[in-house]
Amino acid sequence: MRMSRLLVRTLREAPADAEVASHQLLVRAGYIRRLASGVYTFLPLGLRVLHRVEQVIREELDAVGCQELLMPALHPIELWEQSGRAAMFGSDALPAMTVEARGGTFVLGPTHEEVVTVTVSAEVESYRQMPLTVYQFQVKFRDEARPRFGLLRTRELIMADAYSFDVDKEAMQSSYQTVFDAYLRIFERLGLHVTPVEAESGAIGGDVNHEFMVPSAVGEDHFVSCASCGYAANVEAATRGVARVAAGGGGPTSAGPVVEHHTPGRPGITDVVAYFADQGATAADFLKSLAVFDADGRPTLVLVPGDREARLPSGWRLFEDADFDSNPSLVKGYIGPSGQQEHGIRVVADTGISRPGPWITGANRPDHHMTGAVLDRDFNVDAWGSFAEVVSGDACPHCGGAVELVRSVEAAHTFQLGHKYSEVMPGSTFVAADGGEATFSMGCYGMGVSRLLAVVAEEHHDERGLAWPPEVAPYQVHLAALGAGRSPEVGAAADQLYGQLIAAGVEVLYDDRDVSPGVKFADADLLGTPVRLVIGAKGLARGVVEWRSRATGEERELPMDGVVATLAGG
RNA sequence: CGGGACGUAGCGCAGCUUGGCAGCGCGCCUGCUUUGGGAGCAGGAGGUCGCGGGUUCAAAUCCCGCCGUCCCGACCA
Repeated sequence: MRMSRLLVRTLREAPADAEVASHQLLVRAGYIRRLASGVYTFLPLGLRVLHRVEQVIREELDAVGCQELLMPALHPIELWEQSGRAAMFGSDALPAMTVEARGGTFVLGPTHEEVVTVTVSAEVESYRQMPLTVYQFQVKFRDEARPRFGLLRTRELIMADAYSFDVDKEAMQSSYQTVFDAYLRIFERLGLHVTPVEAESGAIGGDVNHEFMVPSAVGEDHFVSCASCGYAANVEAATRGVARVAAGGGGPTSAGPVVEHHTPGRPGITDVVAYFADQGATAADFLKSLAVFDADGRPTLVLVPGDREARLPSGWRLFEDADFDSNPSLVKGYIGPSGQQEHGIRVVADTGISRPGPWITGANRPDHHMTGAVLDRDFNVDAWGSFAEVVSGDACPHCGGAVELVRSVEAAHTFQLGHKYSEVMPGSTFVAADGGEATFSMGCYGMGVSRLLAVVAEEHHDERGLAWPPEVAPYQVHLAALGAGRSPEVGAAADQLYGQLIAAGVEVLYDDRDVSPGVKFADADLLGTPVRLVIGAKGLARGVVEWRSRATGEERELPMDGVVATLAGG
């Protein structure tokens, strides 16, 4: 491609709305342009990178027997009503957009489990046709509450999504592992350091699932990582290695009686800690009590150590003001666990509070707290679990080593769905080996392709611009002719070399513009093509071309007649 | 959806406090000179000052409403 003809405009300054490096550089280098908040056009250079990323994914999925197809972006809303997920629209769990059209109401597809389930079940009738894994590259729509960071969080995104269909759970797990391994190879080829972590399944559902995390300073997620045993989990799903103290064991036996204290106007933990500070109390001596509804909608009290943030399981939600009115035993701001079971409130607790105490906690009376509360004497716990947020330095739940918190971007998410969709979508059955009817065991696998552009750019750039790994670069070679306007020899040599490289199958971007050398160098650095070739009058007189690596800065001179062989071979 | 900031030429910004010719840098066009790390000189084009209303002789500037954009939070591939 001749740069004089390429639809690209480089910017010396980034737009004010670009915050992170990948966003600034992709815009400055002319790869993308914003159309609306969270909605971007891919200009020719950006589209080439997108296609390169897709090709890597395509090759690795095809290599393990997956088949590409393309499903509609527009879904009849009836499909979503059948799966029950239409009820999640408008909620935070599954922000979706709908379109009223002549044919009825359609959903701008946020994900494709419903469509793929009815599509495949219409074609597959026998266990003999499985295992089967299909995938597509398709635009997904999310009614994103807050688009940000350029391509990292958008309202319209390009995703590679795969779906496996198997005869039973064991076969599904095998298919899952196959795609999982292919994903690892994809990230390897993209030059990304990825860590698969245990995760929450969210709106997609299912049992086992993993997120593929790329550590990054601009990440919006954190995962917990144990260096000694390899345990890795999203903080949303991570647990702490805190053993429950056996009943009656450890702790003070000299605990005194429970004493109530008048603590007006101190509903928050920090306020109360300050009140009791003169008695030597710290936040760790408090029970933090949260009134919630569990996933089944039962009123529940969650207890965590006062120095910890609570982390609720998915599907649980905090009380709102009206909920306190209907549960008078829980006094907002002064909640305590004592006697709650008598009022039909279930009490669950983080293992971090399993020592007897004494504890300081709310007295279930307005403006009152109590000291000296002892576990199993003054309050009871119905179930133990991990309800506190994990922080760096906590014990690993598997080996007890210290875990570390890593900031990261979620690049992909894989799920073992089992029967979640096949048992609710009509007709999703096949004839099993025994002649009976059976339900598909499914898996689904999503990778944000447009997001990956940003992730790769985040990991591969410097202060001068982008530096693409060869696997995803829009062009392999950036050929710059210096001073061709005043030296016909340079122009002719560059034209000839350009033609030879194309003939040899090398993807080359040829800067044939009549601009100063400084501009050409600066643009070459900004665009980030892996190899830069420079032809100038000085080198040409000696029969050499300058070769330079964008990533390493390494430079050498190549004899003019050996350039094509060197680049085509490498 | 809560909190904050911003909106003036393609991009970056000044002007607003104290109402009075719409500006600067980069980019773009023409010509000449220049040419190894974002050249120089000369000339030129380009604006619904986000939108609507109000105050005023007069509004980019003051007031009200709306829209948009970004940041923090909540939520998510």
